[in-house]
Amino acid sequence: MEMDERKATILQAIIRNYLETGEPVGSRTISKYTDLNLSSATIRNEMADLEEMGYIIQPHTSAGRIPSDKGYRFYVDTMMEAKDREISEMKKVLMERQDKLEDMLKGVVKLLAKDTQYASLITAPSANRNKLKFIQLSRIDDEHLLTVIVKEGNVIKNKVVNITEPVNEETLLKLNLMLNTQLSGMTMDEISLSMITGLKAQAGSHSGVISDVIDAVAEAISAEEDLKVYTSGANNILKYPELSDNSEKAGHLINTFEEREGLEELIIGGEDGDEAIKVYIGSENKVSGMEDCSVVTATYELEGGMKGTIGIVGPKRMDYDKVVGTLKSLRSGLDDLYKKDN
Amino acid sequence: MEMDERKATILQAIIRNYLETGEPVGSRTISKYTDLNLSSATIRNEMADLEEMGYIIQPHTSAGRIPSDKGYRFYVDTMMEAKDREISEMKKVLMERQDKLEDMLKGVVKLLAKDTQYASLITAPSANRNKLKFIQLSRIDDEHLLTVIVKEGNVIKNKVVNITEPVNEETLLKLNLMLNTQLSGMTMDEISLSMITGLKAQAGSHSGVISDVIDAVAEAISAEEDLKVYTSGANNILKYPELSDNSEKAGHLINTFEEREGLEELIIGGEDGDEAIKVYIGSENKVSGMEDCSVVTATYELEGGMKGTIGIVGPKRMDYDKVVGTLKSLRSGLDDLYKKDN
DNA sequence: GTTAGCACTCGATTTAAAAGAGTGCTAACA
DNA sequence: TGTTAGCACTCTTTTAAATCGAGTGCTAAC
Repeated sequence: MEMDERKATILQAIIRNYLETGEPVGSRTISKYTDLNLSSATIRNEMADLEEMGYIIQPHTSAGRIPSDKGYRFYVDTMMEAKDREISEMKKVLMERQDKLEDMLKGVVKLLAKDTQYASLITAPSANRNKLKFIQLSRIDDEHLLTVIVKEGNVIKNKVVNITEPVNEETLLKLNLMLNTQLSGMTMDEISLSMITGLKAQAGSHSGVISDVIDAVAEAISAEEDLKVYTSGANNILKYPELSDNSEKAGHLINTFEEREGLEELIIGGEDGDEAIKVYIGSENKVSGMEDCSVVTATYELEGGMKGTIGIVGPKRMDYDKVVGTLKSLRSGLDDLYKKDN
Repeated sequence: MEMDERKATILQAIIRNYLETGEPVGSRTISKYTDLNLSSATIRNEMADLEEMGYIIQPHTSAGRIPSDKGYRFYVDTMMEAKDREISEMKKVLMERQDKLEDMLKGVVKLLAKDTQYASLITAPSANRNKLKFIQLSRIDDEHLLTVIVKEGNVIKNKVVNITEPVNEETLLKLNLMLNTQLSGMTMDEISLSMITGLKAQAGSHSGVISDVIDAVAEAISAEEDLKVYTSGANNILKYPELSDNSEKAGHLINTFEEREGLEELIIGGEDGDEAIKVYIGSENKVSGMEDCSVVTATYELEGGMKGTIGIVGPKRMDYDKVVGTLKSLRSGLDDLYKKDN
């Protein structure tokens, strides 16, 4: 048994219909829905075949068919028509030139959730491969130094360092000079631990305080980039009975979104593929508790190779065309905006 | 008709029982539950009185009684036994000396939600009345200056300023000196707009760039303290049928928590009263969508008069004794820790 | 290969009946 | 006068049965 054109048409019709209604779809519906001009009986035969091939499933004897994961996969791979879908308000949000990247991301994810009616998330672009631009130590008071680290793209990190004995301005100047000449312009990856050890040795002539400072700088630099995730629309999960009926699972899902924990796993692996937009259907998804969900992710790229991910989580019965289309145009919108800007 | 001791005992028994079970409670139950040794018939008479007085309600003719808002209020005001309740893991979290306040707050609110099984929130202590400690301008590149503002308690704010023409080091030094001598040590409230205008005038001899810088500093200083709110356990809302049955409302509630918007209103008014812990029952609550909830808030205070708020949102049928007890001990825990530390 | 027709399945809806919990009221009691 | 037993009554919940209806699979005819 193999997939011919007619079977594909019928399968497509079944899926389209199911996406819309959420009800198992029967042969009679398809008979009218398509322009194949076939009787329901014929459709029934084909449907039996499609079920045997694993593309559709019968929830119980006397019900219509619903798509299986395999069916969805086939649809997404070969039949989806993802036309670009601008979100009307999106341009405005992007254009507002939020001085804070954070606000922009929050705005985008909120709009995305509102537009798609699915739970949405976005990660701040990772600056991991960014160059270090500038380090500055300042004296706050006798017990505290302030370390400011500026990276390419003007990403700023602060750290307050507790010191046990006062540091005079001269030492501070020296330290600043040393740190900047040695480290500035380097990528985070290039600053190895050995280099830091070297720096420490070089500063050895100074008081013990200096070691503390360098430790703190090292820590701030090598600190795991805390992959910030912004979410919106977790409550949309309640809108889809297949997800909210089991209130235990629904609670777990919502908690994941509120806590923003474990969402990284949705995103990992976004690098390796060449395809920018990925769809994970049901059990294809590795994150626990999301077996009944589909996840669509897209990576976007800002200037300087900074990459982030946009994601949408919804029921398997998701409007893939719409979601993928939206993500496509959103992705390129983000791209354009910041490329132009720089 | 007035409240006598026996009525109060019965009311207490009704409420206690209803808090536990969530079911309307009948006269027979009370007859056994209390040690009043009264028959159910007598209890029935008293219950009729209590209903007439507005403390309890009959959902329908042949059901038991449930407390009204007024009943809950009476309970909370006069009968609650809020014994201090340490959260076992809390000490550990507090002791871990998170170098980031943010992490500590996140840990606390998460633990609180886990312990109480209600939706929880905590606001970062407001530094509004804090003194300005230190301002520093640094040159990032020809087009950008970095403004770092450190406040008492070592709260740091950054702002990148776009400039149209380069600023040399000398000007920068002057500016830094001027800003620090003029502003350092002042509270945010004391820095009036007129002062800023004065500063601008004083700097008038420099190039136009300086005006930009001062503008930016002014903005950063006077910028609304963005009352950061951390939440946890929004999904707990799904655990209480009286809240989750209406999935529209539940979604709205959960969304409020995820978006962290509008939560401020829960907290406003925390200042005026002298009572540190406040309970808002049902319609006493001003926030829309929370008419069926009770809210308990507590203010805590860190060194330097920085105040924050802890809050819990749950069904009206909330374990007030437990929640208030927990908040009490948590509040004093936060107090102690940071007071000792400084 | 397609289709009409029909018996059959099984969840969903409707309906009816029964059970249960609790009240209010009355009359008796201490 | 306050307390209590008793009983009729109300209304929800539970249970069971009957009916409905969407949809299938199969057969036989076109």
